[in-house]
Amino acid sequence: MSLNNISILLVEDHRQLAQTIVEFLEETGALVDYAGDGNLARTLLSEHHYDLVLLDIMLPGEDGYAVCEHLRQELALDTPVVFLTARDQLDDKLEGFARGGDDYLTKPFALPELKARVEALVRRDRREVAEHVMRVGDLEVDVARLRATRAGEPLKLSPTAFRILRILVRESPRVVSREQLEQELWGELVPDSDALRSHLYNLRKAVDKPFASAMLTTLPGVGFSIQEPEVATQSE
Amino acid sequence: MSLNNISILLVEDHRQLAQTIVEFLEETGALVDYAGDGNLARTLLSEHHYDLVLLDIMLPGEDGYAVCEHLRQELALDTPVVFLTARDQLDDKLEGFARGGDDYLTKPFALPELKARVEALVRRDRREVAEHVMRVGDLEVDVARLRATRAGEPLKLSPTAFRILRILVRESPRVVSREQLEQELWGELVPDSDALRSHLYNLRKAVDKPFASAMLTTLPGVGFSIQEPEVATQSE
DNA sequence: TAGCATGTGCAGACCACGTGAAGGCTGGGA
DNA sequence: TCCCAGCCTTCACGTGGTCTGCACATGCTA
Repeated sequence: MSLNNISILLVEDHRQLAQTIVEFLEETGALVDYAGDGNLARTLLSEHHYDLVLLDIMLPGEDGYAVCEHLRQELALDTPVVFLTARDQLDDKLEGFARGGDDYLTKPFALPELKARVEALVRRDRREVAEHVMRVGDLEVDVARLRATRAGEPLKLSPTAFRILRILVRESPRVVSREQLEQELWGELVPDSDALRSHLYNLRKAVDKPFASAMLTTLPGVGFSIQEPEVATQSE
Repeated sequence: MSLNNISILLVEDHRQLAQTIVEFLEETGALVDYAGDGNLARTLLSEHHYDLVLLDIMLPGEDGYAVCEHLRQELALDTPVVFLTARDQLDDKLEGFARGGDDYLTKPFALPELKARVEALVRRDRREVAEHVMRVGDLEVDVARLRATRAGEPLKLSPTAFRILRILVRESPRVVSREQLEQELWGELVPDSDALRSHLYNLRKAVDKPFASAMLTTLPGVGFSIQEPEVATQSE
């Protein structure tokens, strides 16, 4: 059940197989979107955040390779990509990796193996492999002990504030949209009125207020991010 | 040849196979250490840094699973681990991932596939998956941070202005038509009166006005493009 | 010169955000 | 069992920034 709240995009034109995979992944707690062709996949990828993409190669219209390349180049996303395909020739696999894929799974495959590979990629992407302390600048977040410090000073955070900080640090320096934050914090049960604002306000009071420089920045209409307070390095 | 200077630890008790793999990897530019059993592997892991570990499961003494677990827990290293083994049962694979492995390759395997999988893990570990900074001349657009600079100077852009700039830089030096821009910015909901002109005006104020040369050029009746300020290159 | 495409500038509406406080829930300790 | 302390949520208010729509200027083309 460690795929809880992981959002996955499945791109696969074979309805039957797609249905099977979706049901299996959702049982493990994942949130799965589904696209039957490359165009829909492109649209979804540009409009939503996914933690991982499962990509068939043979699709109506453009193929899976092209979708992956588009993802990497035009959209500039490093979302993990797993190719799922019946093609088992070595050259096909090499092509998949060359186009930016992270893994390549040959049909037919066992669903538990799919799950294991997805988990492996997600935990690596989230840096949850071995080290449980994440750092951004002088900010440290100890996921195991649920403690955070800045410049050595322990921060007093409520549970929710800590979870928000953890997400932001994990994604740093990427910008995280309000929707993505709400999704990960509450899943289906997003509070009516945006409590998120209050939590961010409190988080800011703890993380930024006592210090000289602010790390938590807002991009109005877009989202939030944690970044190293940078230095006015100009010239040289 | 993209494994240049990558340091790899191979743990494998079968001499012949080990030799083959080492030679192959070294040909691609990797620096390979070799251990024939779990104890030596432990020692090497604790004394040297590796970018990646190739791990046989059946070893004299403790098995590969145990080595991997030791690596993750006691040594607290998140070095990518690829299991190489003749065991092809599903449960074996699941065990490999459960113990902290990143990939699992069944013998016999093609050496180029090994190389591709190693490359995929290394580039992900180095976050070289997708480039987040796009450049045209002295103009830089950081898609992840949603920030842009020109000649090192940060540009103050509204969200919409940034989106326009991102599109133009992505397509550069191609010309983007007004219709294409509006389509990508607003989709179905294109504003009545052309707000695009105002946005381009503001974008120009930020990107070109403060600098000597203009990069954002208009082709009347056709569209807009971003190009390097060079140079009296005319002809053809 | 007429007509069109674009550049320039601005003001109002609107939205998202920061801020702060109050009420209700929960869990633990007395 | 009661009480208390956090914590989460909700609401209300003020504000700053953004987008849009418009008006007018400019310049190019036929």
